[in-house]
Amino acid sequence: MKTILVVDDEADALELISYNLKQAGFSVATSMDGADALAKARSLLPALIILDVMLPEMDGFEVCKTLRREAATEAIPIIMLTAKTAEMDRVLGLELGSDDYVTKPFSPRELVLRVRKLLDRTHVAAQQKDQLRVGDLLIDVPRHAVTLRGRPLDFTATEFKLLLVLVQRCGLVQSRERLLRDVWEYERDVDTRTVDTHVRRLRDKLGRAAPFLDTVRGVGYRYMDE
Amino acid sequence: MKTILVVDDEADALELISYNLKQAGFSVATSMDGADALAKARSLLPALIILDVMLPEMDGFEVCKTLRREAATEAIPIIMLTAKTAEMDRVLGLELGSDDYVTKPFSPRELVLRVRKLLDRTHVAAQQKDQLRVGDLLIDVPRHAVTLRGRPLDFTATEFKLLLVLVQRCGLVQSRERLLRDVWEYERDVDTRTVDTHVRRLRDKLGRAAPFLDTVRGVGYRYMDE
DNA sequence: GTCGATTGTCACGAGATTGTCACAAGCACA
DNA sequence: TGTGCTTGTGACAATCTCGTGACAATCGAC
Repeated sequence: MKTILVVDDEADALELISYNLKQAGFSVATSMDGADALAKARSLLPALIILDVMLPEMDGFEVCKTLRREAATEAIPIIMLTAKTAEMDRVLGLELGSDDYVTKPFSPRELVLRVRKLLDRTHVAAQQKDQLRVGDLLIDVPRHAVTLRGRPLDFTATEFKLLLVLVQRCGLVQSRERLLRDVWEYERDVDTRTVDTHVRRLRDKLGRAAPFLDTVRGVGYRYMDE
Repeated sequence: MKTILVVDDEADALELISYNLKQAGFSVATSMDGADALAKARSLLPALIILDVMLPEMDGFEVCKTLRREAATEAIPIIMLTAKTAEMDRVLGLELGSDDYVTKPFSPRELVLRVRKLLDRTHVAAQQKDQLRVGDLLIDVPRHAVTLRGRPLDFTATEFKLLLVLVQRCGLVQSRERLLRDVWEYERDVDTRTVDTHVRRLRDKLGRAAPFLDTVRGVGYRYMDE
């Protein structure tokens, strides 16, 4: 059974969420402050974490960032709970990398739906196909090979990873920060402009498929399928 | 059942509104002065508050501001009732943060419609959809793409954000201050007239859908869905 | 070690985006 | 009808963003 870690400093919110998750068949662990939440996340390795932004001492943002930096917990989906609309962008944004958010007040039933959806999605992502095809481009993941209309293309390790991430989330705009997280995996601090350089190298090598890799000004990059 | 708190010092207005809300299936609480309204808001935590501007002693503006400052009541949508057009901008303004307004005299049926809309809206806002559709307009947030009758439209980052906010709160008037807060966020001081310019740019690009983005003189802008 | 490939960073410049302004047009109200 | 205030419009300069080429650091094979 999947365990979900719920972190909130308000006892009744904790109660409400736990109750509903248990009703929905999940196993639930709870925590009321950031430091404890971190410890529990590391030891339990839950399938998902629901994390309130407002926490005493170490706030939700901190916890999220920390979890994202550690290999063991990096892939655990996080849903942030936030009261203010103005915080939403920060929550989903760049440096943080939470996977979803819910603004308080929320309906418990809706929260459960979100949890299910997020677990489904990461599950699908986990069972990754060996081969990806987008337009004329074919990526063979285990072979680490890319062909364009049957012609083999040669990519370096980083280039391959970047292309893979872009193609996997084909059509969706990926911010530089997100790409850094997924491709570079937080190797020290890498400049966001580095992404640009690698995109250029990808484009150079992609040749006729280069136009499909487009830049969304002020937002990020995206691989288009048409 | 959802409870709505109605605050007005005129007995017959109170009567009229209550009757119509009850007919529409809501549970109604009433209050005739500011201090009492505050107390009831805090204890009942209603789903929505309808608040007359003119109240003995503590006026509607005060009540609204106070409620917005408290965590428990901060998220409760407020509809302000106001007699004078001149007051409208204050009502929707920054420091106040009411969510909608209705000018007296009003048709009770229209008020009920607004109530429904606002309640729907906050519910919809909570479930953060990936795609928004209003009339012929479709906004796909993760793809950062907008289409009008299937035709793709090209928006810059700021334009996209502005359109998104307007469409998310579709039907509700957004003051320039509110738009500045939600779209421009923390960025230094931006002139309120800047909003006008961006609205114009939106209209230019929206083409056939431009008429839906209307201006409410003295108050702000609004995206209409019909 | 040497050599070449890979990688991250930087500076520069073209071009897009953005905020502001001045003025025209429009509306509300006397 | 005129006055004052609000909004639309076009233009423009400042700023920001991104593509590009160059380069030094690092890595890995030999």
